[in-house]
Amino acid sequence: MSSSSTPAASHPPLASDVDLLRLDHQVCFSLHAASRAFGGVYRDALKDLGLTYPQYLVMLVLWEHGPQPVKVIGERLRLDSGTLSPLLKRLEVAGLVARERSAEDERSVTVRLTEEGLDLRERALPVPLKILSATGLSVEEVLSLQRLLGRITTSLDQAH
Amino acid sequence: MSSSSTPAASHPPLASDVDLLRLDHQVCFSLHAASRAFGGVYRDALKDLGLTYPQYLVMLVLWEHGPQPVKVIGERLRLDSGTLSPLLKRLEVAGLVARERSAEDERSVTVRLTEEGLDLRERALPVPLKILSATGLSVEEVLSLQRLLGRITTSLDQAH
DNA sequence: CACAACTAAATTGTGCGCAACTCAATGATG
DNA sequence: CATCATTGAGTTGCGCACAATTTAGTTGTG
Repeated sequence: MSSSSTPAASHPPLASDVDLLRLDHQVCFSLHAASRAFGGVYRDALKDLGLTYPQYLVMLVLWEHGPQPVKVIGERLRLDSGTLSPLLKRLEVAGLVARERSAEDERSVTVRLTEEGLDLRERALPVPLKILSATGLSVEEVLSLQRLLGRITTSLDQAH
Repeated sequence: MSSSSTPAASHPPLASDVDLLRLDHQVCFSLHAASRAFGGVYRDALKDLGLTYPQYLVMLVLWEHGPQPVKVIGERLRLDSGTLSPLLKRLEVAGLVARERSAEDERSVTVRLTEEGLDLRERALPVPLKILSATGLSVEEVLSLQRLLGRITTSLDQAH
């Protein structure tokens, strides 16, 4: 928010606005593109399991932390009920999870894995290595990428 | 499986399957989360312009390269007609672009900016700096992130 | 010339992401 | 105790991503 008291503020270009537009284009595009490229590889790797990429994320959370309310899943994945409700319904229809109202708090719905959902974990074990090798990165590079992305996400979330 | 490793531990621990599942979770999640966090900040920055994030990408391409066929836009952004056709229709309704069939090749549709679309560039100039500062990164870090993401995307696209 | 193969857009259908809203249960306040 | 604000899920609506299909125009081959 710059104070522009003058109507036709002549603003001397810094690194040239055009360059910044280009840089911006490339930053947002490269992240966008990488995210979608991951999506494509996950789609292949998860086809056998009958899972989409976000559904796989939910399953990972359930495999790792066990039964938990929708709210907690949403916090872990930063997804709201508008996304999770229909997604969980699909997982339920697929027979992988069960949902039941909590006894203490009738507003809360606890999501738990079914036998089938638990069993799916075995078949999901080869997935991470497939993805890792598809990236062409070393484990160290992946970890540093993670850290960088984490920093960015934190900053962006604060700005938002 | 590999959980019977000896605690001799003169070497760095190799990732167990469980660790790989966790790592995978974190990698895909952090990229997914970062992409969505960017989306949120762009949403704010572009609200005044009446553009969504992908629409902004299309406008950037048009601002930079001028009139071009849908196919070329798709190649630059790695988007297919299933995404671009309705998106371009919305930009057309908004009065920012015009579409016309090419004379030489009747299959091709050339997209060009309207006066209004060209003028919008001025108002878009502040956006990149807003985004850059929201990331909390230096220009150098952004550039190296871009290179890394580019490498990943290339690898992933080849695997796909 | 006729016909098959190919190409560019558009369309259809499914799922995700998110804002805005509804609804029921809970908690807080007077 | 009655009322109001808050909370957790769910629903609706819009836009994007992508696979699969359709349509129309182009190119290649006999």
